[in-house]
Amino acid sequence: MKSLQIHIDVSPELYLKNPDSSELGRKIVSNSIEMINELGFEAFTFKKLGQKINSPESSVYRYFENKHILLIYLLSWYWSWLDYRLVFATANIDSPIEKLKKALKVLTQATVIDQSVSHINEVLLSKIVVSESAKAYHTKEVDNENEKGFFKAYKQVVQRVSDLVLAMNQHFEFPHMLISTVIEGAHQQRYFAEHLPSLTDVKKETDSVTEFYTQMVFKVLQ
Amino acid sequence: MKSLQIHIDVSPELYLKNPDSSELGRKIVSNSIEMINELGFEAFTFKKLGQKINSPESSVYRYFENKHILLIYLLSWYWSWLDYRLVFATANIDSPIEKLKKALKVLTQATVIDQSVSHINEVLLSKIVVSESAKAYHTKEVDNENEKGFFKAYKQVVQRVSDLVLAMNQHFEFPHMLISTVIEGAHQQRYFAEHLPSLTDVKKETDSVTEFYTQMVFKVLQ
DNA sequence: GCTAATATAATAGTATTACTATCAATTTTG
DNA sequence: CAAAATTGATAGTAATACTATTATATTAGC
Repeated sequence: MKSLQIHIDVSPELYLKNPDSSELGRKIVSNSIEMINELGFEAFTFKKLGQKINSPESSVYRYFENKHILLIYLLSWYWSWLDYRLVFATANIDSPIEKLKKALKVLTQATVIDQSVSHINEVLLSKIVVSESAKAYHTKEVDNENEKGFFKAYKQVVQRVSDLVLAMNQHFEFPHMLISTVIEGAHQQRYFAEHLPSLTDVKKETDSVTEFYTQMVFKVLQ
Repeated sequence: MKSLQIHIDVSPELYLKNPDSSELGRKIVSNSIEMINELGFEAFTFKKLGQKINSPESSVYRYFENKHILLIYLLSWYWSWLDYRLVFATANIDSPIEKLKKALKVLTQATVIDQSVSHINEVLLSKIVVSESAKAYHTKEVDNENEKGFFKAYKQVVQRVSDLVLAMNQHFEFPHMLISTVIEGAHQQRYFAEHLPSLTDVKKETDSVTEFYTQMVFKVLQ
């Protein structure tokens, strides 16, 4: 039995040469995920990455314009992957309530299982999403980059789940606000639980994050 | 009639020399607020700041270890100021519901009025809080810096409002989670409204942010 | 009003970062 | 097998994030 091979595409605006098209490209992507986790985005450089993969930094520059755009590439990959998981998780479910519940689970649960779709370590990538996402769009170039479609994948996820919200309650005025609050909130709470615990009430070994946000959404939609 | 002169203190761990103690220190703080707004935190440097205020960058370094700590100083100032406003806004109100409502208003409303407490432009500072906050704690040094008390002021605000939540509903399990979700969410939504509008439903000229989060909190606490 | 202490200015210097450029060696493809 | 494309090796540049040093002001105590 062959396992289902899904393939995640990222907008071509985000790379100079598709990293998925060569061994070097895939090494750049997978090793950058590891390095950003180890060093944090600030201390991560193309030079250090080059040393790790035994390639000159100039080779890395042939794939990505700079590390900022590489970060957006990684985040886009993540959101496309999540979007795929959302479609899959909500397929063949009729009840809008159940559909939304499933979707919220996908959005708010920690990524633990490494069902590794490819050369990408989704668990490590999820940690990058939690710790570094905000840096991708809190820049002076957001508007520009937004026009170029850099944040399409993320917006699509928000749109998909907002539609589920509207399917449950057509008259609800703030579906995007609700869902972006949930997504960002869930990440935030996991980060706080680890580093600034007095800002949250997450208990270890329970899934209070999913519990809290699921309750929240359904109470708001009542 | 003399206007009430309040004074905001920031933890001494955040500066080498108190910028409030000299003309140069105050110039550093007020001009850094302007510059971070103009250039964004990434492009802001002590050298450029020095040029703006006609002082060498080495003089700036005598006040702040680096620009990262200066950012945390500014954010701490903001949260202490907000904490003061919270106390003021909720004073002499008996009803826990009304107290919480007022607090949520202070937390979620845009800072428009420049009731300038000192040399600090609170409107510009609020914009920094919205755009740059996440960069202050999404670093590899969070745990270290948290131990040193760098985030005390923010935690105090969350604690204060969480207590109001508990005053309304003693049995609610997630007060900190709820309030940190509201604070971060409100900032996020204002940022999205300006730069990534498809992630929100904020309508210009209305205060949907305050409306949404106030409704959310009260529904969750029902 | 003078001296000593302190703060600031002026200037220089260093390692690292974030690139860009060039050319040779290797691999791929038609 | 030749041409094209990709990668490696190496060098170089401007800017950043500091640190250090010494001279000049300013202030504070006596």
